[in-house]
Amino acid sequence: MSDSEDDVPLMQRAAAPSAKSTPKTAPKAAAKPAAARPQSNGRKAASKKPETEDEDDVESEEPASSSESEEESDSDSDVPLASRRKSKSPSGGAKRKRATPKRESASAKRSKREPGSSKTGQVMWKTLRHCGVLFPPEYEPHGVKMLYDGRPVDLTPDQEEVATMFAVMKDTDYMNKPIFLKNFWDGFKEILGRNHVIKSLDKCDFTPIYDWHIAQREAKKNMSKEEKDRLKKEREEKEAKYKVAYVDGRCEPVGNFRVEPPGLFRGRGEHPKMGKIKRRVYPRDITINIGENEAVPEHPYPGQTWKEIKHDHTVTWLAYWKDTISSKDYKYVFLGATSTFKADSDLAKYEKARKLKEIIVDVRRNYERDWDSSDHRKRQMAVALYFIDKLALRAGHEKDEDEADTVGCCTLKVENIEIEADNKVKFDFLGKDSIRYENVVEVHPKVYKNLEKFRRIDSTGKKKQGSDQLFETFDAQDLNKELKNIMDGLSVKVFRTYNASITLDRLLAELEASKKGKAAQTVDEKKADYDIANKEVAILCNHQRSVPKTHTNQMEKIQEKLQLLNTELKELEEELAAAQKGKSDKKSSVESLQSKIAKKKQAIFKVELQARSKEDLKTVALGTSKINYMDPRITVAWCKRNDVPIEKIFNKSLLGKFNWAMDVEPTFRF
DNA sequence: GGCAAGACTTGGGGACAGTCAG
DNA sequence: CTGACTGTCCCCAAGTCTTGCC
Repeated sequence: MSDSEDDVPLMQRAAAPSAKSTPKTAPKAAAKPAAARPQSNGRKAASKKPETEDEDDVESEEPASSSESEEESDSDSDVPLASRRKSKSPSGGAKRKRATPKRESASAKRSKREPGSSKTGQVMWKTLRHCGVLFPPEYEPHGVKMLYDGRPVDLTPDQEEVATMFAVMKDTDYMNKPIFLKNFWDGFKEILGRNHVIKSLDKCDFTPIYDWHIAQREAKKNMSKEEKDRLKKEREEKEAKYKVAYVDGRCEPVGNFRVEPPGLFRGRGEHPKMGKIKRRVYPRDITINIGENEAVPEHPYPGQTWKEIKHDHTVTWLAYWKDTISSKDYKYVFLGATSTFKADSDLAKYEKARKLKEIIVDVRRNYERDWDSSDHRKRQMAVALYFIDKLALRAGHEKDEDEADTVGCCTLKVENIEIEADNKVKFDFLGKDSIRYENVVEVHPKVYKNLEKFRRIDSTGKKKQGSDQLFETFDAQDLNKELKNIMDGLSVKVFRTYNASITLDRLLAELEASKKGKAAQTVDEKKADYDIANKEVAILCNHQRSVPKTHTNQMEKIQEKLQLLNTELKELEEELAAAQKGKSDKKSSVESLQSKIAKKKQAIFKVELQARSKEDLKTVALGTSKINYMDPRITVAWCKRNDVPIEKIFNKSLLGKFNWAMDVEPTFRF
C-alpha cells in the first residue's frame, strides 16, 4: 500500500488493482487543477441579470426576460459561441434537416402507453388520486440566545430560526467559504431588519445555539427504546397516507412526498449561491396535479389555498413548486422508483441503448469519416462524439453565471485538455457535482491532430485562450439534434447508458469464459467477479466517492487484526509441530489443531480480501452505475446462468426497482 | 427557429437502522 | 450487550433533454 499512487486518477486505475485514492473534487482551496478555474470566458457573461438583491421572498417578477442580448458583436458567422448565444445561425451552414417527427409513432401505440415518453404530450394516466404533500413542522423557538459582541441578543422566532440554521452548520466546511458566509449574512441581515444591534457576522457567536443543538441530538439519542418506537410509530401513522397514490386504480408508491424544510442552501463545489436562505414553502407555493374527479388534498394551513390545482394527464408529477433559491428551477413530487411510470421509462431507456448498439458500427464509421471533413463544425462534432462514445462523457450544456462552474463534453475549455506525446491527451476538468475528471487517453491520430488545432485557433483562425471553448462551433443541443438524424430518440446520454451496459455485459461474459473448466467458484467469489466488472463500469463513468472519514482508522484496525491472526496461526503451527513429535495418543489433538489451523487460514484469507477490496474501492462508488446505467437484465441473466441468488447483487430497493427485469432468459445478452 | 420553461434522470452525501464482533 | 461498522434510504442538488411558445 504505497502512498505513491495517491494521485492516480480514478480512470487510470482500472487495471491497477491496488491503486489509491484520487483527489475527488478539486481540493478545497488548494491545488485546483489549473484547468478548473476559469475566469470570465466571455462566454455567457453577458446574458445574466446582475444578481438582483435576491428579490426578497415572493416572486415579484418572473424569471421573465433573463435574456438581454447585447453581445452580438457583429460578425456572426464564425462567431465563437460566446456571441452565438443569441443568434444561433450555424456558421458553417450545413443545413441539417429536421429530426423525423416521432410524434406519430408515439401516439400511434397509445393504448399501451409508450414507456417514458410523457413529453410528447401523450396521456400518462386516466385517473390519479393522492393526498398531496406532507409539510415539515412549523418552527418551534428554543429561546437560546446567541451572542453579539459577547452579549446575549434577543431574536424573534423568525430570526432565531435562521440563526439556528447557521449555528448547526458550525462544523461543516461551509464555514470556511467566504461566499457561503456572505450569502448567509446578506439573508440574515435582511431578516434582522435595518436597525438591529447585530451589525456584522464577525461579532456573532452562535455557540450557545450550537451547544443547544448538540444537547438536543444527544437527548434524542439517549431516549429509551420505547420512547423512540412510539415516536416512530406516530410519525409513520402521520405519513402513511402520503406514501401512496392511485394511478388508474393501481396503488403506486410516492417518491418524495415531503416538502423540503427551510434551511441554508448547500450547493456543491464553488456554488455562487451557497449559504442563501431557502425559505419555507407553503401551500400557496404548490401546484397539485390530480384527477378531475378526485378530492383536492388537504393541508394544515387554514387561511391558504394551493397555488393551483391541475389535471394534466400528460405528466407524471403529483405536485411541484418553484425552487426558492433559483427561480428557474422546480421541485417535483414524483412516484417512487418502483412505480409503473418509472419502470416503464427504465425499460425504454435500456431498449433505446440496445437500439444504439445495433447501429453503433455505422455511427462510429461516420464520425471517423468526419474527422477529415472540410467543414470545421462537422469535424468538431465528430471529435466530441468520439469522446462521448469512447469516454462516456456527459453532454455538457450551457450553464449560468450563478451556478457552479462545471463542464461536460460540449463545454470543455481549451485548458481542460492537454496534448501529450504519443497521441495521448490529458483531460482535467470538473464535471457534474464538481467531481473532478482526470484521465489520460490515447486517441486516434486524426483526433489528436484535430485537437491540436481546436486548442490553438477557432474556425476563423483566431487564436484561442485557455478559457475559450474547445468546441466553439456547436453546443449540446446542436449535437443532440444531429443525433436525432442518426436514430430516433438518440441523444448524448444514450451513449453513456449503452457503454456502461455493454461493458458490464462484456466483462461478465469474459469472466465466465475464463472460469470455464476451472474449479467451481463459491458464490462469494462469483460476487467478487461481478464487483470487479461493476467497478470497471463505475470507473468508466467516473463515479467517485470521497474516502470515508474512518477509512484510515478502519484499515489500521484490519491490519492489526491480520497481525493478530497471523500470530495465532504461528502459535497453532508450533503447537502442532510439538504435538506431532509427541506420542500417538495425542492424535486427536493433532487433528483438532490441524482443523484449527485450516480455519485460521481461511479467516486470514477473508480478512485479506476484505482489506484489499476496501482499499480498492475507497474512492469508487459502485451504486450509481447499478442504479442508473447497467441494464438489470444483464445482471439477472448472469445470476441465473451462474446460480447466484439475485439478492446477492441487488438489495431490496433495487429488487423492487428492477422487478420488470426479473423474468429475463438466462441467455439474455445486452 | 431558437430559447427557455418544464419535466424527468442522475448523483453524492449523510442520517439512520440493522448487524456483527468483541 | 454494546459500540463500531455497514448497508439502506432519504435528501435534494445538478444534470439532461424535449416541447411549447414567441
